[in-house]
Amino acid sequence: MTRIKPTKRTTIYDLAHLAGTSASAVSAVLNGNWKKRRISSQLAEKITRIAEEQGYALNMQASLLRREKSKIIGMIVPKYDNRYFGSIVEMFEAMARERGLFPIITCTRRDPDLEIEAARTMLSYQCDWMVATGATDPDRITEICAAAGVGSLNLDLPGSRAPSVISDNYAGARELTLRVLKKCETRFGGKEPLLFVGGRGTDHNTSERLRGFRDAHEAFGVPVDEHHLLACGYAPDKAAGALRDLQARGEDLPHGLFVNSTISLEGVMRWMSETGHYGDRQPVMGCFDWDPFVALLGHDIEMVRQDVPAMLKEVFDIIDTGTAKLPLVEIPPIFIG
Amino acid sequence: MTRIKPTKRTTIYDLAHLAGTSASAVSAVLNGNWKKRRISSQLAEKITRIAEEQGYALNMQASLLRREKSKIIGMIVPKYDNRYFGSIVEMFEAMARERGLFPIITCTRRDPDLEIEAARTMLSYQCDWMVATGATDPDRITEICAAAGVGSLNLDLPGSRAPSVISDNYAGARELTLRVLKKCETRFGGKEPLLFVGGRGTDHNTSERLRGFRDAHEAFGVPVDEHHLLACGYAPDKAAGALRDLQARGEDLPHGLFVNSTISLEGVMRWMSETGHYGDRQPVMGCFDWDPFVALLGHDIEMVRQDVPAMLKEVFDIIDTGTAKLPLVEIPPIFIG
DNA sequence: AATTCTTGCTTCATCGATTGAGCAATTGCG
DNA sequence: CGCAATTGCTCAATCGATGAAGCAAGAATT
Repeated sequence: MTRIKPTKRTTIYDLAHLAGTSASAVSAVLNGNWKKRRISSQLAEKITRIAEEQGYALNMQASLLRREKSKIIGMIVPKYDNRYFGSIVEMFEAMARERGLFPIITCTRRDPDLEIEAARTMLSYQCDWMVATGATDPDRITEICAAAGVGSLNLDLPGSRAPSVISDNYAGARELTLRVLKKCETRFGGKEPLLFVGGRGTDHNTSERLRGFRDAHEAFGVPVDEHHLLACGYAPDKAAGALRDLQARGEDLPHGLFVNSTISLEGVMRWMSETGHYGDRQPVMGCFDWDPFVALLGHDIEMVRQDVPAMLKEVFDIIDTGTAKLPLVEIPPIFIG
Repeated sequence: MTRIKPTKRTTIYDLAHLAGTSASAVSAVLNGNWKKRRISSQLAEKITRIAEEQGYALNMQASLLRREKSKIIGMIVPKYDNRYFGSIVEMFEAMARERGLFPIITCTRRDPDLEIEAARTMLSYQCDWMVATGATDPDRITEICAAAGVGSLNLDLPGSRAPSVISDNYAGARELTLRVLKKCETRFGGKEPLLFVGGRGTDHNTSERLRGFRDAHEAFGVPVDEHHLLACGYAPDKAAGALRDLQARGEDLPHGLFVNSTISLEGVMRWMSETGHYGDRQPVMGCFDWDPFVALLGHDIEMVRQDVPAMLKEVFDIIDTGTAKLPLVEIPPIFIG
């Protein structure tokens, strides 16, 4: 049960009081034209320090002025280059608008600094709520929002300080792995461990999927090959590079692949077509993510489609009621193929 | 040479003056709680009428108050379900941020009413610039923006009242058509016209691509089959439906297809795999758009990738300088395959 | 006829940041 | 020493929308 406490935002007057100076001096210092207005750097430093201590954020719209709620809802999203985030954003916008909220979305390209900067910018626009999607450091964002009295939520990747809505990565990956293992056995005869490609070892989703991957192997009665767990990042180039390295080390490539996202799959497919490694005998693949064209590839690819409508329903349930029943909601993904 | 004139926005005081009443009455009427504040419907109607005449837009942030420039730049985009618009949005955001602008993006799902509503909302947030991407009625948006003294720009689909940056649809489609025609001749022997699927006959891009399609056929010395021009809309279902209808009418399907977007291609591919129509003998296809997985499909697909970086460079050149050298900039797309 | 209630407005203070005007204290100059 | 120039601030008005408080005129009630 998480409740959002409406704390009062720090103002230039508060800061002026704390610094024993005037609001205009604070203003001049904080918006950077203190030199032009001939404020001493002593005072400037003092004000800057106090502002930082207080977690001050510039109130961009003195207007939303007299409206206690801005009805602005911010979302941070890593990329627009895949169907998963695309549908999250599109549906998020529609659901926000349905509720009379104004969605502001920022694409942070998996850049941690940009995530923080974007969060601060949105707060200075007085957003009432913040949804951090696939954030690299969700807790940092939660912290910044909490300091401004703004509720926040994590989507896709969980945090520990705000309610989180994510896919059931463990169960999804376990089932996907099992399916690919079985298909592999049928196709090629004999039990053989899969290759895991893509994602970051440090992120929750990848580690949960790896856990499901391992448990599926154990249930299937075949040991995981530790050299074949390539959590090399999501980008196509990284996935292709990891495979290239593996090949350069003279490792045998297995007949079955677990690919951690369509983005990584893009790299895997490119590598395959460039090196012609698998030749005509395509590997059996499982992809933790969905794309309509991947479904049509002439390859054997099982897909797990994350249930975006169900995830966003949970997100807006929390926002609508202002409370989260559970700190972490895990939504079962959908199997395709 | 288009120059943006900074007109003063109409306020509730202007309206109060015009209506011979007070600003608070105007405010009450315009934000809908005039019944609660017991304003006569006579006055309410008068004020409403005058507000409409004056093209009044609510100033959502009285704050951006005292700053003549909000540094907010709005973008309207139809969908997030393909790489083209995805990369437009991602790059637009990055380029805006580079310039110290705050991008606000709204996805209007090709809904004309939502486009207008989104434009109005962005104006009430005091945006300085508006980019209408793939808008169904760009001129309407230009008009609304002009009334508020805000500069606007069209991207992807052109308008007649604001500078437009689009792909060279005619040249791209002509070349793509020629390539597919030739490939078809090589593959199947004999000259044969192609089938055109997807897009809306009413939009500029589709009609220009159709023009290129026709001219390519003429240059190739083969007549276009008028029953095989299916500008049925972009959505996958519409493309699939158009093919189903064609088949139901007992028409022969040609060996070559011109597909007007990856979105339509999704429907074409689905229809092909569901009906198994072409069987093993896949048609030769050309797609006016690009997707990494389409490139990997086991099919013969030529693609035309629209040059997003070049298009956005033009867009920001206009925004940076405040002037457009030409009313219409056509960017040559890139051939792949 | 006196009082209360209702109707239909207007007045005014307010939200938080910005900036022109103003002023005391110090320094410079003849 | 006296006056001007400079330095380093503070004061206070302002942007546009909102809504509580207030007020005059008429209707209803006693």
